[in-house]
Amino acid sequence: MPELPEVETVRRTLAPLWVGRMVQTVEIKRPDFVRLAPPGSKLKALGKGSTVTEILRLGKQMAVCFDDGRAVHLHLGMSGQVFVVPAGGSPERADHVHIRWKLDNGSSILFRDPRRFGGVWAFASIDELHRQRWNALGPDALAISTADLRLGLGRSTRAIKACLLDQTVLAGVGNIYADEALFLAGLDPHTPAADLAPAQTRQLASAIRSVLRAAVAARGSTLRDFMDAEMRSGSQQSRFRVYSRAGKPCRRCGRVLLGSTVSQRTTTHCPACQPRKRP
DNA sequence: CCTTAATCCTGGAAGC
DNA sequence: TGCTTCCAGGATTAAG
Repeated sequence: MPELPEVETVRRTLAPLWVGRMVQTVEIKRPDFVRLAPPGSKLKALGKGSTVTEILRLGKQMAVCFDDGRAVHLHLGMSGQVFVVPAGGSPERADHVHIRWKLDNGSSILFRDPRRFGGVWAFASIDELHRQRWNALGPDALAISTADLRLGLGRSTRAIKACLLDQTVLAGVGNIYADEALFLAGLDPHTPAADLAPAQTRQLASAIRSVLRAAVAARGSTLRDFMDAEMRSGSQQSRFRVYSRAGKPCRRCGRVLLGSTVSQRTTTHCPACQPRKRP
């Protein structure tokens, strides 16, 4: 479920609870949830005996960095949750917990993911993490510049929404915030990217930044199961202007919002506020 | 290049 | 109540 604002919310709530703490033990309940580490070395690769120095984020991806140089890449997929269980406490949900890090203060970090589209990748260094994963991603969407967006779109004829969902174009936008940003920019999601006028690309970059900033400020959106590292929900879902509102009136003009499909993803837009470009 | 469909999974909601 | 079907915040792969 998580897009950039939700992952950033997890990062911000997780960092104060994990950074500076030493991992005493790692419990791997589902070995196939961990990739790129020789089976015997997995516990050490996942941080056993090491102290967390920082937690990074690029787009929807997180990385936990350790004082021995290792980096563990976390991807939440559709249903992933990473949260803390305080010393002496017990998790609200213990099913589908695939990994548990026990820290030197008695607390635990749990990675829970019912659908298992997420996962954990262990790397020997941050360089290796970049080479194998993060270098393939576009610039972070939270600060996307007009120039970088224009570069990412190139002369592509794909629907603009398909481009926004493409993590190699820019990293962090998913189905919710793609619809929201296109509404704010006044663009039909089906518009071929190459048809955008320079001013429209500028408006779109600005819309992406402001939609994501607002969602981060609201601590993300909880549709069903998103929770931050302290098991609190986000609140941005109550402010959606188009996402999941097909058939309902536009909050700006009152027209009925249209549902469609782009890149096999449910899409909603306002035919009046987001007109198809004149041929 | 582009698009579509299928795939990996579980579980909640809607329909009958 | 119970059973079936569809749908979901993501991302990759193969096929056309």
